[in-house]
Amino acid sequence: MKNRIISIIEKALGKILATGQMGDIAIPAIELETTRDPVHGDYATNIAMILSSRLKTNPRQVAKMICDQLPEDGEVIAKVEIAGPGFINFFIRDEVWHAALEKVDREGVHYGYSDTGKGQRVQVEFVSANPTGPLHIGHARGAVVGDVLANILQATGYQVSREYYINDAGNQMFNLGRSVLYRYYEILGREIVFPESCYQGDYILDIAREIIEKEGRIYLERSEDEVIPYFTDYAAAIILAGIKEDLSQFGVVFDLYFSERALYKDDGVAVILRELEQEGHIYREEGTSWFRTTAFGDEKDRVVVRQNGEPTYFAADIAYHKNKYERGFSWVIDIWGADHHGYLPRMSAGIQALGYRADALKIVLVQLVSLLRGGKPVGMSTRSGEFVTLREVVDEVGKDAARYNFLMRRTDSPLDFDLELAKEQTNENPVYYVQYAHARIASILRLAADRGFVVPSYGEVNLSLLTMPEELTLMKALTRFPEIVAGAANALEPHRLTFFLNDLASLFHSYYNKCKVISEDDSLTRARIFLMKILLIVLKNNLKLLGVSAPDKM
RNA sequence: GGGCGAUUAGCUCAGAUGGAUAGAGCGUUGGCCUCCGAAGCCAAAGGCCCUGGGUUCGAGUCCCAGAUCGCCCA
Repeated sequence: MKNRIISIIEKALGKILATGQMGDIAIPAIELETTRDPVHGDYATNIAMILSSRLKTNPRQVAKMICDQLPEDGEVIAKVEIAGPGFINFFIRDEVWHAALEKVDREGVHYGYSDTGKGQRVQVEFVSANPTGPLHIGHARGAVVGDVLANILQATGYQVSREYYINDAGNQMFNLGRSVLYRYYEILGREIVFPESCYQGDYILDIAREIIEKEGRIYLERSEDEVIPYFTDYAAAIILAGIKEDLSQFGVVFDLYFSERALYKDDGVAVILRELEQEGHIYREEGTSWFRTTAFGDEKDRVVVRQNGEPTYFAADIAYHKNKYERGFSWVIDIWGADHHGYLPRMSAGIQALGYRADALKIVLVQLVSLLRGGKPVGMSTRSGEFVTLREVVDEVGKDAARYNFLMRRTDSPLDFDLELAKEQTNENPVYYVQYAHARIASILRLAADRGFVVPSYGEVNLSLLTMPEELTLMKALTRFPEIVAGAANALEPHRLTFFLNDLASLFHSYYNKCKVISEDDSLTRARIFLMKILLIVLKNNLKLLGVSAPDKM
C-alpha cells in the first residue's frame, strides 16, 4: 500500500523535473508516514517541505505543483489535500481497505508472517542460568523475551534456533557440589559449620537426602576432593532437569542445551586461544594471557588465562561464540541481564578478532525485575535461598499473566512485577483485557452460529455495508499487523506486539459497545461476522507470537 | 573517578526512520446493562516531555553541557 503511493509520488516528481520547473535537483527518498489523526488522511508525506528548503521556495507552492501532477484515476486514492505547513495528505478509498481483508482471510494463521529473513539461520541464546539452583523471577523475563523474539523472527522468515548455554565448568559448580556434600555430612550426623559461601536453599538438602537414600553413607569415608565432582554432577543433573521442567511449564522450550564443558573437550578452548595468539590478538605478560580487545574498541585488554593457568569465562565465551558461527548461524542474538552490559564491548571485540562482523552478534539487554507483593518488595538472593522461583510465580499467577506482564515494557526498562496484581482477574490486569476481547468475539460467533449464520469468506460478503467509522478504523488497524511484526523483529522489541494487541482490543471493545454484530439485517450481519472473523485471526496470531493463550471462553 | 541506561499526567509507562492539537492503563469525578459476555464502554479533569544551549522549515525524538536516579567497572 505504502509503496504504491510512494511510486505515484515519484512519477509525479519525475514529470515536474522533466518540465524543468524545479531546476536540476536530485529527488530525495520519499517518506510516507501513517497519520495519527484521520483528519490528515491515511498517509502523509513531507516531501514538499524538504524540496522547498532546498529550492528556497514556499512549501505549499511545491506541494501544489506535485498535486497537480498526481493522476486522477481514483483507483487507490480518494482525495489529496495540502495541509499545514506543506504536508500532502492522502485519503485512501474505502474499497482498498476492504480488499486488504482478503489477504487476512486467505492467509489465516499465517497472516502477519513474512519472508524478510529469507531463511537465514539465527540463533537466540537466552536464560543460560548456572545449574546451581532453580530459576527465579529474574530469569523469567529473559526467558519470555528470548522466546518471543525467537517467535517473531521465525514469523519474519528466519530459521531460528533457541539455545541455553550451561555454565557447568566453573568454580560455582564446585561450590554447588561442596554445598550438597556438607549437607550430606550434616544429615548423617557429622558436625560441620555450613559455610556462608555455600548455597543455602532447601533444594540442596533435598538433593543430599536423595543421595543418602540411594547410596547411603559410603561418601563419608572418602576425601572431599575425591567426592565433590560426583556430588556436583549429581546435583547439576537434578537441578537442570528441574529448570527444563519449569521452563516448559512457562511455555519455553529450547532446541539445544549447550554445555560449557563441551568446549574444553579435546583442549578446544586452548586451541582457539593459540590460534588467536598466532594472529596477534593475544599476548602474555608475567604468565597471564591477555586478549587485545582494545584493538576493537574495548576500554582495556582482558585476561583470558590467569597466572594459575585457568582460562577465564571470557575465554570460554569466545570459544562458544566461534562454535556458534561455525555451526552456520549468520546471526547470533544473546539475551543478557542488563547488569552484564559491561561485558558487551569485550564480547564484540572477541567475535571481531575471530573475523566476524560486529553486527553478526546482537546483544539484547534485559533490565532488572523488582518483585512485589501488594506493592511491597519481596527480597531475593540465590545464595541465602530467599527467592521466589519461576515455578512459584507460574503456579501462582499462571503462565499467560506472567508472560504478558513481562512483555508490557521495553526490555531495557526496569519492570515491577506485582504478584497480587498479576493474579487478579480484574481490569487492573491487561492480559485479561486482551483475552476478554478474544473470548467475546468467539462468543458472538457462537451466537451467530446458533442463529444459523455460517462464518463467511471474503467473496461472500458485501463489505461496503460496513460504513461506521469504527469499522473502517478497525480494518486499517488489522492491515497494519504485518508491519508491526516486521518492526518488532527489526528492532528486536517484543513489547510492540503487546501494545498493538492492546490497541486492537480497545478498538474492538469500543465498537462492540456501539453497535451489534448480529442484527435483523442479514447481509449487514454477515459482513460484520466476517470482520469479527478477521479480527479474531489477528488477535489469535498475535497472542500466539507472545505465547499467550487465546481463550474462546473465560 | 570512568562507562552504560534512564528522566513524559498524581502513580506505572508507550511514543517506529525528526512532523500537524502529546498517548494509554491505574487513580479521581460523572454517566452507560429489559439489548450479541459490565473482565466492557463513554465523558471530564490532569503536562515548562528534568534544566540550559545547539542543529533546521519543524525537536519529547538528533548533538553538547549540567542535574538527579539506577546499574557496571576500578
